Amino acid sequence: MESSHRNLTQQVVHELGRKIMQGSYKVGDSLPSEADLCTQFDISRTATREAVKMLTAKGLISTRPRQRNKVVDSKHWNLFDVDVLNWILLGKPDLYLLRHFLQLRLGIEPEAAYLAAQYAQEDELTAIENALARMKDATNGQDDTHEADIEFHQSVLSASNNPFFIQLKNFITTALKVNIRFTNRMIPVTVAEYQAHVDIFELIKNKKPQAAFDAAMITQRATLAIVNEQISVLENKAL
Amino acid sequence: MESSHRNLTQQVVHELGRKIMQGSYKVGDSLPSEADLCTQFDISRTATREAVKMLTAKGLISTRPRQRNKVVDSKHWNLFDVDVLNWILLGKPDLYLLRHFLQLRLGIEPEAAYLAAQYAQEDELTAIENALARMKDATNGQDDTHEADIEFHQSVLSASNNPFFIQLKNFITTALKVNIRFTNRMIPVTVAEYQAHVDIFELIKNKKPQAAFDAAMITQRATLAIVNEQISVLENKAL
DNA sequence: AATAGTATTTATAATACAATTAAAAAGGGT
DNA sequence: ACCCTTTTTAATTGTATTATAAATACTATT
Repeated sequence: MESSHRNLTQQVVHELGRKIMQGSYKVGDSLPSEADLCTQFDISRTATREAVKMLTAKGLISTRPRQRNKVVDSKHWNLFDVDVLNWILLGKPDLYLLRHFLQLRLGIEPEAAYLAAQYAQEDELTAIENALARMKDATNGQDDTHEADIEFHQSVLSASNNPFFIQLKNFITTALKVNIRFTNRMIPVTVAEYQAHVDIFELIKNKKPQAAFDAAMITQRATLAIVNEQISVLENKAL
Repeated sequence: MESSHRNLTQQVVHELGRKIMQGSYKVGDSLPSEADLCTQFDISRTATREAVKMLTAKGLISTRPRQRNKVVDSKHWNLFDVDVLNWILLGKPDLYLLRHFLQLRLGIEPEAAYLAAQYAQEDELTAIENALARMKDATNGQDDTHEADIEFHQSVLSASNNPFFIQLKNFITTALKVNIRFTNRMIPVTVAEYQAHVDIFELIKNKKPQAAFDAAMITQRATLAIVNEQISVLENKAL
């Protein structure tokens, strides 16, 4: 897609990062030697090494003299890095991956709603409300459904006033995009879905942390249950 | 501490990373130019630039020609990176930071217990049990209290069988270490604390997800409540 | 089986030039 | 003189090239 506006190092980082996350280079595999990468990409050793260092910093590879640069075990990958998340998104979606995303969303989002109900400032509430307005428009086809949805969830995280939750906006955004890949309906948000979001907002606004938590939790458990069901159907069919 | 066994680039990364996280270089500040860094650390431009690229990859700085390399807004920092977490730990602890850590633990750990109760394999249960044994020894002063505690929480995350939760082991470990800084009692784990952990383990082992979730949640809300109390005492005193 | 030598690959250094762009200087109209 | 625009300059990062050092897997020798 848009790669030529980035510098050489960045381009190589993205190309190699993508290949690692997609499994073209598997865990334990060696990357081409730096010399080979130079010729493959037709760049200098400097640019190559800088790319290698960036991938090292993101936990994807390890380097030692004489041993080739290797893809390290996935438990070391910085899965919450924005680039890494985008590379995940470039791969083929997978019900198990979707489940993993949903499982963590289940941990994060209800608690974020709880915190938002405790700590949200006026402008942060407004931001959530704006996202809701966009969602409402989307039910009439006047705005982009998914973008509005993403904006809603992001604004709740922001309202938590906790830097760790805020950092997880990348994660949640990616999770929602993976979700879209599956449901991939281009139809507007249903009124019921919209209403569920409104309810959570009202509870946040009225400073009811536990109720906001519960409301978010119930929705998410329901979504996860559907995915679990799909997976077990799939697994039974495989027998 | 142990820096000389690392290569030059790594040393510079850690030195600069530490300074950024501790606020010696503040958000928006410029770092010394690459030329200056070379002379300061007495290293070549190559090593300097590789360090700069690694910090860029971790979301701490941004680079553009002619503009100095700058510390970017903290919302871009990869707070879940193991290095970044360690640099946080090098700073002076702060009740608000402790609260932020606890707030996210509250999101993660009960759900991890839920998942562990659903998906834990035999060996993963054994790992949790081993950690509990170490904690029991610790109550008698025969093992290290904190290490055993950390091992317990890590093993539950591992048992979730979810790569995102597993990746968060770094985060939880750091959170526990920050906690220790505050309570910093060198005394053994109390029997009550030990028992709370045993209870969670039993519920995981007996595959009671919701009960395990609730047990973990109750403990954590109690801990958070104590910190919130300390903070409000502090804030009232400040008036 | 231990040792020493060899070859491969990454680590570091030094230097040069290109590209970007902030800031200074120059110009030109009023 | 002053303000606005344009041009020039200079600082800094981006990229390339070449060379050497260090680490270590592999091979050959004993």
